[in-house]
Amino acid sequence: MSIPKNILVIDDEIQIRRLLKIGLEDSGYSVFEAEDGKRGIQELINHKPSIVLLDLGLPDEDGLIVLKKIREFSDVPVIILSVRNSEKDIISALDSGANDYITKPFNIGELLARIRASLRYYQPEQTNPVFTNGNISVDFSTRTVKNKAELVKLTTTEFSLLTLFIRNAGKVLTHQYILKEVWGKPFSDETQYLRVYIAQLRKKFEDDSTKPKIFVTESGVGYRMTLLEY
Amino acid sequence: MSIPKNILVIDDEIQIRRLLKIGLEDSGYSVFEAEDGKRGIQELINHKPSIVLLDLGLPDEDGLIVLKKIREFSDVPVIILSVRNSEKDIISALDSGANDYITKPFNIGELLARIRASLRYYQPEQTNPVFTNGNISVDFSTRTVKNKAELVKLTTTEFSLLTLFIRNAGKVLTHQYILKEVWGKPFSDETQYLRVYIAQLRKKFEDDSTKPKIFVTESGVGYRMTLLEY
DNA sequence: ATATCTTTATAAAATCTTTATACTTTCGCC
DNA sequence: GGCGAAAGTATAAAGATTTTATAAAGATAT
Repeated sequence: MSIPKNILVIDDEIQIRRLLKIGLEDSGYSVFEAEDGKRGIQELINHKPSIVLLDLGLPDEDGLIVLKKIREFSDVPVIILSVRNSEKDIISALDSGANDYITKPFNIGELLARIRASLRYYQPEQTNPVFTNGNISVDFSTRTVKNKAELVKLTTTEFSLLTLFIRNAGKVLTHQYILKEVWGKPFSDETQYLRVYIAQLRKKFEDDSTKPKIFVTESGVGYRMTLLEY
Repeated sequence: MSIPKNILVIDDEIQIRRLLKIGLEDSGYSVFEAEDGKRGIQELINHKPSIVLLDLGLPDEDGLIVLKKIREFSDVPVIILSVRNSEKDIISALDSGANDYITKPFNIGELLARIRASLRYYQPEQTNPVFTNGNISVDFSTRTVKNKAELVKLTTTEFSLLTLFIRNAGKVLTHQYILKEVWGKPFSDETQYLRVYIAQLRKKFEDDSTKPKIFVTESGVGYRMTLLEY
């Protein structure tokens, strides 16, 4: 459910970057760093982070300028980290497009909470992850499976097996590979499991499960889900 | 500014409300006021403000509770205004759904800038006080629930569980997710709580609770509230 | 004092694994 | 090509395990 979040830290002080890297990585984020504005924007383009932590006092150009440049092409949440604590600085940063403003020194716990708040609120609307092949469609946002508009009930194992097939429709998947993906490495030789579950998928999706057209056997190799017409 | 923005202030101190009203109206906002949590939620439903300023120290119930109640049906931006300035208070407010947190006393200019920052990404989407799915309807203005026009009495836990389901009707919600949302993160593994409460909801809403049609079990994963016909 | 929440116990259901057996494909050999 | 053995596959169903449902007792809170 949780996609790994990337954070870009733009700050010239190595100590601050180190502190942030440790704290953020402890909380499960991946951290990219930049020590000036120019490189910051470069990193933003390269890594498309989920959020940016930006210092105002940068060696090459003022953080506000960097912020405005960012806002010319990106709506990524930006939290300002700065020693400047005057009302004027805070207001102009927020009005230049910052989402939040925290003055140094800051509590790492509060920073993390503000990051969570920003991520929660500014999440880009994600396209509905629906995989379709012929009459079969898998909707990952609702974790539901349909066959000709009819909801099909699947067990967890059946679901992850179908998922694997539909994401690799048209390709031959070897027994070993399927078993490793669905059951885990230690089960790579339990080919019989796979036969049982293939039979179940066929029962649920094939018109005539004695003549499978969707989940095709590749004898001695594995199985293939046919690429179906729409 | 094209559309006039409404702001709801929930604070028991008349001086603060007066100060805010003047400052906000000077900047072109319309201001609604509420002096306790109950009225605050009422006003939120009545006036559908663009943003809410919420004090934590309210006479009738803690601001955090009010915030959680708001988040049960609305994504309106909420900025906390509070004298409580401990890291712990700030973190728990932000993690309960607040968008920002400002400690009193505050600079009106900074507050206005933070309001602008919060409003910038807010897509005005109306907060409907009544959620409906099939015969079941939840009215947040009165916190009452009806099944086929008949009032159903629910405990607070049952209410927020039902709320979560009705807001996500059709989706499979995992045990962990439900527990985190309703009971809080530390309870993510208390799956048995959930079973007990699902049984209670079924007893209150299903025609035949031995054959649940509304709150469906997805074994090994979680539960799903069926999208019902009207 | 009562309603609600948490915990425990146990039965029932669903799912996964294993077994048994029949069927199909592959391939060497004539 | 046709035959037969070996290897590979399909499926039902039994057995084992995991997950779920529910009542009810104990604890806590209002």
